[in-house]
Amino acid sequence: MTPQKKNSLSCHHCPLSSLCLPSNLNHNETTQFDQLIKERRTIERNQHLFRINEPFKQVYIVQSGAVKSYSISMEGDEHVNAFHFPLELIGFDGLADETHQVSAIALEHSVICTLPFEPLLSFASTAPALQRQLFNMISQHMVSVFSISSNSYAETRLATFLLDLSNRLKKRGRSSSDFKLSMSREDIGNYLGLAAETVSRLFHGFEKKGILETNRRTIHLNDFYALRTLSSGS
Amino acid sequence: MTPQKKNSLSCHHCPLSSLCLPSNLNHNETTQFDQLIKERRTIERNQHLFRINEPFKQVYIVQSGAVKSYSISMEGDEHVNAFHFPLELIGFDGLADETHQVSAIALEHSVICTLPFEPLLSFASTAPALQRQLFNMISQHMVSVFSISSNSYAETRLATFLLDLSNRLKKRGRSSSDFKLSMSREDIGNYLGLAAETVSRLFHGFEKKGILETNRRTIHLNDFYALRTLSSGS
DNA sequence: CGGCCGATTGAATAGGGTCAATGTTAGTGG
DNA sequence: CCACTAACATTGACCCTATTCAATCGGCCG
Repeated sequence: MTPQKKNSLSCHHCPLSSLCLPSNLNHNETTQFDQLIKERRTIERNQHLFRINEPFKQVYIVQSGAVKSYSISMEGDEHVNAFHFPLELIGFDGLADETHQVSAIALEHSVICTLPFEPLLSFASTAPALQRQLFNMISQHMVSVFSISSNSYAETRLATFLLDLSNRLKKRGRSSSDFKLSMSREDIGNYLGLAAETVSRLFHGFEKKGILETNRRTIHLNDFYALRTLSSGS
Repeated sequence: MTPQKKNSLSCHHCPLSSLCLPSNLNHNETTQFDQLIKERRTIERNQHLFRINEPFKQVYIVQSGAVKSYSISMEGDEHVNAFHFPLELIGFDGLADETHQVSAIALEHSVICTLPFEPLLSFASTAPALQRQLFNMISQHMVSVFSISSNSYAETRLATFLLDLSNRLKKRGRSSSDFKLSMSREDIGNYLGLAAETVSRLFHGFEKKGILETNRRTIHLNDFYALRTLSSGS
């Protein structure tokens, strides 16, 4: 076991591997894939995984924790592009012109698998299942991007956001109704194109309607039906 | 020359091929790639390329013309996801679960190259330059998605939109300052998250400031500096 | 030439933003 | 272990931007 891997799991032992990039690889291929992984490192809250303008060399997969990716406008204000949870691929933004277009920062203590990109592509050429899975994950991401921005009302956006979060966590074997928000109201608002105060007021409103209960970062979803109704009420 | 290709150009003769998927392929590979193309068909305004929920089998590249992709919410209203111009890849939305997540419709008479997906992937495995280019194009697309939604003011959004359009057309050898909008005000507004009336008013406002001239679908951009200033004023 | 769809323009309204004050809590250090 | 503090969250009041509804205009197509 190499030193940098001592704190984490090889793909063979990772409970999430069946849903991850190597999901459709056989045992041998998975071993090969595992050897592609340069490191599995832990990063703490507020530490960067990479920063905008840095050269693009590798992609990352969240094994545990949560990461936010954001860009900075010319006026210097931040725009949150995405939140990333376990199984999700980060860093593809840098591919197009070899330079990262966004920064990625940990929202909490996280474990991140690092995949050098060139070797990954080479290996993907020899393992169709991996190539396919790569495209799948990217496609999935693309589709999800649209779901939020298409909603016009603040209520609708927050409901969509909460359902999306809930689904993603559920898919990863976590509770779909009770979870801890790893990001601030500010981050949520920024991501949804709303003021943090609006997010706060919306949580309050949802709570009054009995749709959910929340206390700071903890949240419990009561009424999925109501959330879905709100979410679809574009 | 097969019948369905008689109206259009093979990659070898296509003036855009140096910027297209096969850009980094050698002559032989390009020939192989060209044979992957199932058809190059013309579609007319308001004809669909594919519809939401149809099985995903192939991807498309616009050779000429313009295409809009959109989804329909549960309430039945349309949301415009993207406009596609020559060189742009359409259809990846369907990859994740084998079914198209959006519909694609021609905004004007267009020529579309059709690439069956499985053969494309197989070929990509043997031609690293193509595999790479595929990822590049997807990555590029992903990055561009964020630029609009991050702008909060209507003025900013429209300015960003116009500059994006201008850049994309320029890259394809067309004028960056004079062009014909292939989409309605309604479509623009929908795409930007604005009412059509707001788009109309904004055009009027820009015109009064001397930034551009417009008459219905034709547009002339005068003052790129002003547009860039507006665009960055998030 | 007429009809119809898209574009424009105006007036009133509402949804969400901004600014400012106040609560609350996790984390720090003594 | 407890008190302190800074960062985050909440709440209120006011304002502004963009929406909605409605009317009119203009061109393109048949």
